[in-house]
Amino acid sequence: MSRRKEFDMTEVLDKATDYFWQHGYEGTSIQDLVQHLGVKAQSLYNAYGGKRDLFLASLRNYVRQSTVISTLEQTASGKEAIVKVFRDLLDDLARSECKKGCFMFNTSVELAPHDPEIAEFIEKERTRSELAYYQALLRAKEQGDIPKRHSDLMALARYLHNAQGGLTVTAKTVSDPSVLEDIAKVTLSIFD
Amino acid sequence: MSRRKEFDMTEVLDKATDYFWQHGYEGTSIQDLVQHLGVKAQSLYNAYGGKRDLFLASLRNYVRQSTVISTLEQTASGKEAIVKVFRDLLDDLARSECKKGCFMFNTSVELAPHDPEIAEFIEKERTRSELAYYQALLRAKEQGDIPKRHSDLMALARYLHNAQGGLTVTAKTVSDPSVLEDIAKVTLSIFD
DNA sequence: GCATTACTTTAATGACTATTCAAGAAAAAT
DNA sequence: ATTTTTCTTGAATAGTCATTAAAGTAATGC
Repeated sequence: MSRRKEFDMTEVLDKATDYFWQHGYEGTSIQDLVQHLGVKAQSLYNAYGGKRDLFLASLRNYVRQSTVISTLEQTASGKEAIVKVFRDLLDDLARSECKKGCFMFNTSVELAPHDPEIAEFIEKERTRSELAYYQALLRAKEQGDIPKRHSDLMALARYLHNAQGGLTVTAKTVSDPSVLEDIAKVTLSIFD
Repeated sequence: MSRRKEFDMTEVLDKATDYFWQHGYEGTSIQDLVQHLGVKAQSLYNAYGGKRDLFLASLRNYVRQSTVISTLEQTASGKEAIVKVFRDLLDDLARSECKKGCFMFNTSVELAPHDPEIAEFIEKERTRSELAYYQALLRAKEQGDIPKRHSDLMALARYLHNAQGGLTVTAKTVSDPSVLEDIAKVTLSIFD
């Protein structure tokens, strides 16, 4: 039929995801992307539409690669699943020098209030995540790891998701890592 | 000496604070400010320096007007102080149609990772807030409202601040208000 | 080999950005 | 009343923004 692309679409999307994640939507210009992805502007427009389309594709790419839900689903012990999610999160936040936080929560702050489509996407992902927490909590209850004072597992799930998101935001300005450890410790004290 | 200003500096600063709070730094142009504050660009530059200076002044203006710390300090019962902070927060989030969240957390996400000066300012404010929580928790402990399983009050303070910030972010995409109520309820179950 | 088709490259577009220049206007000090 | 100082006004500047137009290039199907 015709000429083939000279660049790998998925590789470029990964790079775009990373750049948007780190700099946000307004903080990223097409020229920035051209420089960091090594692809000319016109190629981006041919391949993805416009800046907003590429951003949405990046968001979807991000959630597709996220490991929170799979971790919650795959670990047999419900309590251990949740503990592992928070432990992994703390490790990520400590390791990454560049305070990227969570792409989803970043976008909640930057775009959701003025972009209903993005707000809806984020809300859907949140409920998906809350459901995964809920099912891990169900398992934990069966396994005897939920104290009696907690009867509403869905509320617990929402609470865990909220704490997780808060951590990624708080991490952006925290210099002493023990702050994040304290938060995680108390958050998980629902199991005590 | 000379001519006097035709506009009220504090009134203009309040409007600027509100606009930056709602739209963020990059989402606010000088032209936007000129239109919404009713002050010409040159007057802004004369009075505040540049856009960044005005933004910093707005941030400081915001924390000066925040009621969280004073609520924590003024309520006699430590537990009731903390409960009231969260109740007020839920009321605010439910009332405000325009999902502004918390200016401080918004700025954490948008600017802190690439602006050390702003990151430092936010971190200072966070520790100030955590200290206020801590002192309320101290009172609560004396008043017998802290269960024995919680020994580290500073960790609890950090946890409460984190949950508070998370709520303001989560609120941006939440359509069902019971989500926020659930989160607050479980967050405050540390007292149960 | 040749036409077709899609990709790449370069340059241009027009709108918007923060900031400043220069001139006019008003209030206070003398 | 005049000078001085600061404010206001309107226009200009230089740069960046997302997007597209146009021309060149390479691979495929025939």
